[in-house]
Amino acid sequence: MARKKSGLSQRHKRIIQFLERFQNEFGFPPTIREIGENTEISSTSVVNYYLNQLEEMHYIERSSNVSRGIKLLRTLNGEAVQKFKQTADAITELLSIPLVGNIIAGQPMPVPPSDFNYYDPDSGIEIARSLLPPREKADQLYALKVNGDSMIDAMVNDGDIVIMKKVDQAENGEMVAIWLSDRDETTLKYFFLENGKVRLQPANPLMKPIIINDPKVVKVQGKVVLVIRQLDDLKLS
Amino acid sequence: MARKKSGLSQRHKRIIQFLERFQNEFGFPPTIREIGENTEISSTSVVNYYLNQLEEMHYIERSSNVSRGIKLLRTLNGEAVQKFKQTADAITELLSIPLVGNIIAGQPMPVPPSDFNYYDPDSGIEIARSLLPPREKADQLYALKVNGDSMIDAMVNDGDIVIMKKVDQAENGEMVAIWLSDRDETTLKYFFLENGKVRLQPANPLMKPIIINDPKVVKVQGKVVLVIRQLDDLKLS
DNA sequence: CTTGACAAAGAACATTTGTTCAGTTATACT
DNA sequence: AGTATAACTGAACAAATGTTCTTTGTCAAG
Repeated sequence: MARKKSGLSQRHKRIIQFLERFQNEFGFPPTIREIGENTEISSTSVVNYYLNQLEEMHYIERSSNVSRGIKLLRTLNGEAVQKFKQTADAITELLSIPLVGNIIAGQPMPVPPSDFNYYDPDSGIEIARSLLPPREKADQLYALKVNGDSMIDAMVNDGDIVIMKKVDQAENGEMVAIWLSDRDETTLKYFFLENGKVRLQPANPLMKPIIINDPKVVKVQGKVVLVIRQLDDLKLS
Repeated sequence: MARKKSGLSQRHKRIIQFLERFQNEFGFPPTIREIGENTEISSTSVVNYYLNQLEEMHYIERSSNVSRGIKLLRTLNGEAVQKFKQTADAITELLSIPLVGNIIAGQPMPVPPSDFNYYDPDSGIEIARSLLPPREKADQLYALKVNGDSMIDAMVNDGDIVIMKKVDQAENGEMVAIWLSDRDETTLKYFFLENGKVRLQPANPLMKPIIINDPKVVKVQGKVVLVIRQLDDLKLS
C-alpha cells in the first residue's frame, strides 16, 4: 500500500499531479476537499496530513487559514501534463471580427477602410468559423452594433450585432445594408433587382417591400452574413 | 448595456496589477478583501463590482462561490499570463453546444435530460465563450432551431438558432421559452412576475404583452441566452 | 501479546470569503 | 433644474473551506 519513510508515496504523487493540473486549468489551487475528491482520499484531515508532508519536503508552500493557500514549488520530474495539443487548430477556428461602429437608421453606417487589419481585442467579436459561410475570409468581415428600434422590420433588435461582409454590389436574395441616398436612410433588406427596379424586401414577412425605380439611389454598404443577439442583460420593463 | 466608457479606469488597472503581483508572490489569487485593502477600495461589493467588469472585458475569469476563484487571463500589456497554462485555454474558449431539436409554436419544445453531458460534435453549434454571459457552463446550454414564422413577435425568424440555458424558473426581465399549457403554445417572451400575475412581453416593441392571471399555466422551458441568424443562404422570393 | 508510530476516516468547529441588498453619492445627459 | 445611470458604502448573510479532535485499523519492533 504505502511505504513510510523515504520518498513520495503514490498518494503524494497523485496530489502533486492534481495540483498541477488544477492550477493549469483554473488558475488557482484546489481546496483540500477538491484534492480529496480527485485523489480518492475521503477525509479532509488526511489530505491535510499529506499536504503538511509535502510542505516539509518542500514540494509546496502553505499559508495557514487561507483557502486554497497552496503554492506548488516544483513538480514531478518528467511528468509534464501535455494532453491538449491542438491549440493551433482551435485558434484558427476562432475568428476575431472588429466591431467598427453602430448602425443607425438616420446615418450612413461606418465601413472600415479597405486596408484595415488592426486587431483590437477589446472590441472584437469572436465567432467560430463554423458559424460563417465556408471560405469566408476574416479580413473581409466587420461587425456593427444596431442602435435603436428602427430595424425591427428586418427582425433586428436594438443592441443586436450584425456581422457584415464588404461588398459593393448585391446578389439577388442577399440581405444587405443599404444607404438610400434620396431619403437619408440606412436599412437592412433582402435585395432583388427585377427588370430595372430594385425591390427591398423586409425580413419580417408581415411588412411590405419597398420598390425603388432608380437603382442609383441604392448604395450597397455590405452584405449581412450573421446576426447575433445577446440576451445576457435583463430587459428593464 | 455595457459600461459606456469601454477603456480601463485607474482602479481597473490597479486591480489587474495587484492580481498579477499577488499571484506571482503567493501562487494563488487574492480574496476580494485582499484586493480591496491593496487598491484602496473600502467595500467588498465594489471590488466585486470591478471584478465583474474585468470579467466582461475578458481580463479575468471568475468561478462563482469559489474563494480566490479568479483567473488572470492577460495583463495590461495585453500579454497572456504564462505560468503553466496556454494550451487548455484556447480550447475552452470554444464551446460546442448540442443542437437538440426544433422549436415550434404548437408543440412543446425538446429539453435535454438533466444529466445530459454527451458531446455530439456533428450537431453541435460552436460558440466563442466570449459571446456568452461570463461563467456560463457549457453543460447547461443547448441549442434549438426555430421552425416557422410564429416567433416573429419575439423578433426571431424561421431558421434562427436560439441558445438556451436550462432553468426551471425565470427571473424578471429574462427572455425565456414558455409552454402555455392552457393554449398549447410555445413562445419566447420577456418574463415578468408582477403581483401574482405573469406578464409576457414580446421583444418586438410594437407588440402588446400577454397577461396571465394564473402563473401555473406558465411552464418555463429555458432561458434564452443567445440568438443567431445565419444569412449564408439566399432568400428565395 | 503489547506498544507505538503511521495511515486513515468522519465529524464538529471556526474562520474565511463570496454574495446580496438597501441605500447614498457622484456624474452625465437632457 | 431634474432625471437617469454609474460608482460606492456598509452591513448582514450564507456558503466555502481550513483546522482540530476522536476513533479505528495496520504493522513492525520489543
